[in-house]
Amino acid sequence: MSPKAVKKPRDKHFTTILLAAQEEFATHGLKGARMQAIADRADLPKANVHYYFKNKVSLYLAVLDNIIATWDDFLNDVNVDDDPAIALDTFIRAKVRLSFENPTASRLFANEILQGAPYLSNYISEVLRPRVINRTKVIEEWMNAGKMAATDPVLLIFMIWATTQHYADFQAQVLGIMGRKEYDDDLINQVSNFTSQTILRGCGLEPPNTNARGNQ
Amino acid sequence: MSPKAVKKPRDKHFTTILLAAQEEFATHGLKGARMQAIADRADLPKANVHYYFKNKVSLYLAVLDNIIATWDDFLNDVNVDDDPAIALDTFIRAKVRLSFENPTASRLFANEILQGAPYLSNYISEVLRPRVINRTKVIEEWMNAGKMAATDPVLLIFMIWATTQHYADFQAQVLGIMGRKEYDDDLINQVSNFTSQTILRGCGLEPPNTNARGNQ
DNA sequence: ACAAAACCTGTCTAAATGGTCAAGATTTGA
DNA sequence: TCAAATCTTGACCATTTAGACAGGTTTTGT
Repeated sequence: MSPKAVKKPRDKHFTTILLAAQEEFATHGLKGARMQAIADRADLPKANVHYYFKNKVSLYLAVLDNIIATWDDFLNDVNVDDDPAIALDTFIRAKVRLSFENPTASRLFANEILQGAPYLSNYISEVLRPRVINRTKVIEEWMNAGKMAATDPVLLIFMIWATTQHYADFQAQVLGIMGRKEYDDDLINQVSNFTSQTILRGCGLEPPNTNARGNQ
Repeated sequence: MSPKAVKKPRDKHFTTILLAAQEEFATHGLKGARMQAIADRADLPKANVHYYFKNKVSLYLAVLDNIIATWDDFLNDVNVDDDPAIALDTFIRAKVRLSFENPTASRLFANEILQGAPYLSNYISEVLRPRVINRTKVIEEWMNAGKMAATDPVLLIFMIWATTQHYADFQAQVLGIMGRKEYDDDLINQVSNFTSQTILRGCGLEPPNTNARGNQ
């Protein structure tokens, strides 16, 4: 994967195109995306895009690769000895921040899943599934140790994903309903606090820092 | 809106096309959808699709109209005298059921919002926003009456939307991670129970029926 | 029964779109 | 310095795609 990236790091255009493609694919999906539109976003002639990427699908795959490589799951280095309230709170806040600050990646991913994950079904079952199962065990150990109420750990993870990514994927709706023009830091904190508090309480946990401002 | 639907209710093809278009638009978005693919799904010649709908955009709008007309918001006829736990529980269960049983509509909507809601921005600000504000007031009255803990009602509604629609929009991911082939009734109940319980507890409410099987 | 209206569809067209190519510009290494 | 390698791009092509249309069939009202 990542066709030419290996060869020469000197080509800045490679990254530019990848970024432009990410935006175009995020808003229009694979079929809806136009190579010309990607070229326009990158401010390059279309033929130049084709010099770096053989065709639309390979560019799409390169973008997916690039996004996935960026995602190390924040919940990953958590173990039984950690405090579940702090671990989940940290995870939720990181996810909310990501949604607000880098919504395109989330949207592209959403678009791909929406279409039935034709190019990610393997990644989901081979990478994501084992990882979730793994995290599930930690949560179960927390529950067995009486550190939190008994619930379904998988559905809990889905809930965290759903609520946090919602602010990236449905930004247009959130802004429209709130009567706002754009996101700001206040909203990040408000959403972080609400989401963390509600979900933690929902699991019988006491939220760590109830007050405002949650960096990290 | 709904170009020819007014004239004659006799044309069953109209509905067939609408349904076929809904599926195609739900998976590929407006730009990604192909008129030929819609015709194929409807098992009709493409020219026949064009007989009923002037062009792609008008068909897309008709589909959106059709979906929106179907959605009466379940939380709509709820007032201060109702028990918030029962009202929210009922709402959540209805939403989960809708996600499992009619995912296409949810996906089409998601696709439109993902693209920045170009054809729904007006609906969001003129219809959805007032409705949310209206429901917000009821929730606030519940909080003032000490019937539930104080939280942000708008974010609460977002959370319910996000968690329930997740099972429609991200079906491919949910199935992949759970290692399943398809949804079944057990999962509907499991998700309904988990979602209702977690969110209600998150708002300081006691979930009404904790045990399994929650129809309606 | 029959004309008008509504409906159906094979065929066609103009535009959009993904992708190629060859010729030129620039960079690189020796 | 200069040739090979890499990069850039305008022009071009083949295919796909949205949509038009004319001539046919069926339905409808009287």
